Amino acid sequence: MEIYLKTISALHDETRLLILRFLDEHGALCVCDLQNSLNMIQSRLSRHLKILKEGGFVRVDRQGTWAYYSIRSPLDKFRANAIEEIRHLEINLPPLIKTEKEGCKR
Amino acid sequence: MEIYLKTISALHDETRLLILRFLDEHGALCVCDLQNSLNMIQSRLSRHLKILKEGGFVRVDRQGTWAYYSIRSPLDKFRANAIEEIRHLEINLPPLIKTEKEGCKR
DNA sequence: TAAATATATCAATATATCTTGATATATAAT
DNA sequence: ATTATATATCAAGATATATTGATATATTTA
Repeated sequence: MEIYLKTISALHDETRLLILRFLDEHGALCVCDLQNSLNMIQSRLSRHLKILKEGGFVRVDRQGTWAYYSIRSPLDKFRANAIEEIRHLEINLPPLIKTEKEGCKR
Repeated sequence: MEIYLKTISALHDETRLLILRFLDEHGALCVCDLQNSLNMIQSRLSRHLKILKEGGFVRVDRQGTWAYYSIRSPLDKFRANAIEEIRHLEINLPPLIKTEKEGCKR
């Protein structure tokens, strides 16, 4: 039950739906790329990414200083179905701003 | 998007999960049966049933004074999947107390 | 029409969640 | 070691949602 509610909670916020769709569209991205692309302050992103992770939707790969977030794969039926559903929503995806590393400068 | 969030909101509350499972188990029930079985005051039930209805999970059939709520059928893939998921949760279902009509007395 | 019962909504309070700015931790480069 | 950058967490205020008791509306029966 607790896991279920965490999964649902993760889907219960427009900010997180945007992040999910963005990762769904662009694959693995580090927090600073999400920051620049989605125009969110870092603490806000970090919080939502944690909730998405605990909800079982995303994974993190640390590479040195950077944390690369991406949608987990394979996903169970319920979560995969949720991602599929989100794809059909009208979510305005801003362009990806991918900073060259070694100078991400937040 | 708005409909999607309403759907998710509906699933984001333990009281509503209990109501959904109970209807899933017993079929159509009037509010007063739910009241007696689930031991909830009427205004609380009414509120949650409205949210479940707006979330696309249940339908109402009015028969005179009584409003019979049941799970909608057919459900789309996403909602059907959600119901299926809820079935696997550990939810303690109290026994059904079905009052004889013509004397429901609340 | 009046009385009784079923259901819906409102207002107040309590609880949870989101956002932001500040601070903490970790890694890399000099 | 020191400095700079990336990410995580904390605390405070703002916003949303849940619960309850009171009230409103609707239907049935006498």
